[in-house]
Amino acid sequence: MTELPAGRPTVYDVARVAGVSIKTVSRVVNQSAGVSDKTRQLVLGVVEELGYVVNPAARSLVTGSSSTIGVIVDSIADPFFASLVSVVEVRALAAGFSTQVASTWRDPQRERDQLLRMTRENVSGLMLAPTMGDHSWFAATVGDVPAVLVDRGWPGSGLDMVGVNDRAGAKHAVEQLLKAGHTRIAFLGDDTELTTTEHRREGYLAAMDAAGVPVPEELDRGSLAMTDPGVGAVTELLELPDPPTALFSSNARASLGAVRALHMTGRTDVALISFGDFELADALQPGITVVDHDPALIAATAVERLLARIGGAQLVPAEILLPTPLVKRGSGEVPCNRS
Amino acid sequence: MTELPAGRPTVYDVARVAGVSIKTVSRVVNQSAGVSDKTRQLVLGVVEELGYVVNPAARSLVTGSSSTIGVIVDSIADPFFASLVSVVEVRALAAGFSTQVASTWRDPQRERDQLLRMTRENVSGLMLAPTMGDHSWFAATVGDVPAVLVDRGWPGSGLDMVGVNDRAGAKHAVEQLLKAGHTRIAFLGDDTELTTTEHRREGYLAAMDAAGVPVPEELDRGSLAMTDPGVGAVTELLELPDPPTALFSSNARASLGAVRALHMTGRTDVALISFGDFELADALQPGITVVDHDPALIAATAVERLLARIGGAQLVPAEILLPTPLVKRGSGEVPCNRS
DNA sequence: CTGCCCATTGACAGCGCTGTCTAACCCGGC
DNA sequence: GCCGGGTTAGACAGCGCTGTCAATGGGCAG
Repeated sequence: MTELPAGRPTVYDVARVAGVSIKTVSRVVNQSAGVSDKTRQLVLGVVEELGYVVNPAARSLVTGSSSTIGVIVDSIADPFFASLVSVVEVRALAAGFSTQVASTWRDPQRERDQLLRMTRENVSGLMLAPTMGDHSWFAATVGDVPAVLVDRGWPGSGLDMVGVNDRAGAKHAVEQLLKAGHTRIAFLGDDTELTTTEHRREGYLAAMDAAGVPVPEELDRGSLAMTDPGVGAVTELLELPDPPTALFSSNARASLGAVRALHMTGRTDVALISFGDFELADALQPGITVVDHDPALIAATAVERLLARIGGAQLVPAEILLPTPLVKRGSGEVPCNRS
Repeated sequence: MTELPAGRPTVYDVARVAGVSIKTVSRVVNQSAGVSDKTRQLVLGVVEELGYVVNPAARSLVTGSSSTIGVIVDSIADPFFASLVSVVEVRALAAGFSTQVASTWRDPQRERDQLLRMTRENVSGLMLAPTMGDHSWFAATVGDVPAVLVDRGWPGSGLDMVGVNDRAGAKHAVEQLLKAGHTRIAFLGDDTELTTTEHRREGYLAAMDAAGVPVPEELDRGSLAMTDPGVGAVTELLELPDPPTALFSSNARASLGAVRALHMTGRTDVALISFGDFELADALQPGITVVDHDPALIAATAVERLLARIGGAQLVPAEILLPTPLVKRGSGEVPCNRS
């Protein structure tokens, strides 16, 4: 019986037992050329016998790279990002990369800390949903690690950005509401700082403007308090002397609030279109019409791009905007209930 | 001007510029004792100036530990686990640990692979929602890395397990349905292999038995196909010659399917209680009564336990079962519509 | 003034691995 | 039989850091 080493076996243990040099073990484990079949089989046998696994820390120390992809998003608890991360994880694993996830909670300081942490862990690539803070430090912190932005970017980032055409998607949705006869259409935002919210608001305003419909200030709820996920704002809107007959919600979180407010007061006569799908949107009566903002598609596109860059592909930084089909389920087609 | 090194600065660079030894730099960076205030300030200044950050790979190589907590769950895309992971991440970060997340998709092979990967990355601790496969390999793979199981365990694991009292929670829910006058109460399961599902089924059967109500086979839908998240099963149930007047769904995924099936067919006269809360459960008409299976509470409890173990606390492995209050929202109190 | 002790600092090895460079080996052709 | 060329294997350094242990120096008791 071969004597087993005390702790976890190392290349030295394998080499000793197999009667070869550590370099040969390294070659076999890394599948590099220059090893005869006979030696390879011998070494693989010993590797199996001892249960040897490489120490990624040691490898990373030498190579300066860790076969890890870092993903930094607003919050893993957000269903949109949870879904995105999940797709990235599966694809990355298949490509031989493990995934590190971190949340920023939209805090620029946290974003920077997480990015710094990942950078010093020698991640092979980064996927980031950036905060709205200043990013002038980005290049210095991240260096030349391949990076892809998701959902949004910042001016002059010089990076790939995979997202959707917020403006067009929003415009299309509002046009649908106008087509159903609505003119008093309220806008529900999120954080006004978020460029995505801002672009969707632009789409809203553009559609209204093109239809010649004025937008009274009280219907433009650009920002919602983080503590109030929409319920309060919608309740307020409905209590106006001249309330809106339709709502365009710029994000799923606000939509959930809107649905709560509408359903709890039985006001299903108010039209609603949500930018971003959510669970049960199809089961409500009426079903909620949504602009489909699919995290899986964004993730799949972004991760391919990132893997290509990690693989050394020379790509011109691009802004990749995916389509956002309007999924009509009823709530966006509710006709205007006012003369 | 101090000349900056080419690549990322190392302890050598800092030591050279500060005119001290690398060991002193190491001491300052690690806040270990035995450095005078003057030296400390000097070194910290240089650290700042050069933008030095430790190389975790090198540190991990020496210390054999990586200040990382590994979290392995069914799927990060599952809202329950997404929420759980999110809480762990925040708490771990505050304690100086970064978090690695991985999904098993309930595949024992994947579970083992992920565990092996994390083990060789020298994680400081592990949190695992185990698959239902054999775990005889566990001790050999994981060694003495502190580990805490969440949501479920396996017999003789000898590990901490943080979950809920599935049997009692389910029994309580079914008693509520019985109290509302229902006798034809269907059970919606998930995977029959899952011990959580099985325990909840036991609670269901126990409540029925205690009330002297027989459970016809056709109402006991222990397992649902992964591809059918409940809609099909519930539709079938409602088309029975003698359909159930109430449903007890053992998990949120099945509940979503049940809600879809009920709302799309307008059958809100059927009572429903869900084991596990979900988004919009409160906004539906009627609101969905749930057994509150709170991921945040489980996560918080489990991570504290794990951090204590990592900190060297000597604890007797325990099964910690958290309470599952019944949140009455209406759907569980719908009276029986049959004579 | 001398010696001793403690506080502070440094020299050095080595964690496990891979890159570079050299050595050994086997083959066929002259 | 000897040499050249290609293939396979090994020796060795060093990635950046921390643990061990030794050295240095300043203050205070004797």
